[in-house]
Amino acid sequence: MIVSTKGRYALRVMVHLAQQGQEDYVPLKEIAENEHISQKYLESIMTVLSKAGFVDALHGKGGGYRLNRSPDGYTIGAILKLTEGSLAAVSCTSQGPAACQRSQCCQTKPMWDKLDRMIDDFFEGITIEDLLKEGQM
Amino acid sequence: MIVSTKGRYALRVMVHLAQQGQEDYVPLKEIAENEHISQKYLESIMTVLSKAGFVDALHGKGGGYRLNRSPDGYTIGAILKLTEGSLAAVSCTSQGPAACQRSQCCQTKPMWDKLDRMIDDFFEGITIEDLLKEGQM
DNA sequence: GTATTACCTAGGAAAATACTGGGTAAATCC
DNA sequence: GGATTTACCCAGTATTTTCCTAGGTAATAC
Repeated sequence: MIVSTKGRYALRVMVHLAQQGQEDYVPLKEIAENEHISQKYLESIMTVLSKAGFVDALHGKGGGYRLNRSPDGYTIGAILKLTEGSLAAVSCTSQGPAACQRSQCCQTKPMWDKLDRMIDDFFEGITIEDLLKEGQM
Repeated sequence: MIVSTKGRYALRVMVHLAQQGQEDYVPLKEIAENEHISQKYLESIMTVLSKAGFVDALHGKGGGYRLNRSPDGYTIGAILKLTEGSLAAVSCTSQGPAACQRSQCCQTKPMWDKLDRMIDDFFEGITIEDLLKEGQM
């Protein structure tokens, strides 16, 4: 499994916000209910998105979250890297150096590196906008 | 993480066996030592490979494991699917039906499906033989 | 100042992963 | 045929990751 619920929830939230337009703030409670995501769990995800400047947040009544760019300004890769930490398919490649110093492992390593590049290209080539257009993939 | 140690160990073992030639049996103990893999853990992996007919196994002195096809007869995909169970990047797509019935999830689902196909094509397009040729990827 | 929202810290349950222990069965060697 | 060497089997456990919860504080609107 390369993408956990955390990253998938984040994507669904971003799609949800995109559908609500860029004007109004949507409270977390509403997102959680519509998307059937645990409210408390979603809190931690939204805070990350907010701190990273992916969404605007506003306290108090009438507050909530909203996108601060147009949907094509968000790549799936950026959102997943933020929420998942890394998209590495394998621990060999995720930590840069440390992970693998065995020569034998290095016989498979070029493959993992290539896979990582492929996955990265894939996610960087898709935006939230693309997900809005149904049946487009 | 899409591939756990189990799958990676399996690949390294297959590469190792490929390098030893197709004649002699290599005892598990030797593989484990050379690859720095826990002997006991490797046992469970080898049993799976053996039961699936990927390797020949022979008991007793002079026994061990060996490949029963030439290295280009094994795709990475086949080995990983066997040992990992599935290569699905996301739980939405791993179980066929059950996993996702929400309509919102389906806005992202085409992307996951496409990713799965891409990853499958990637691994099915590489064989153990390819890994033997250094710096080939 | 009260209601409504986001934000913060800490922890905990459940599942998956990685590994261990202690045997039994088959093959070989003497 | 007994000792040795190997694969095979079953069960359990430690570790890590994932997913979620509890209980608060801070900001904004009315």
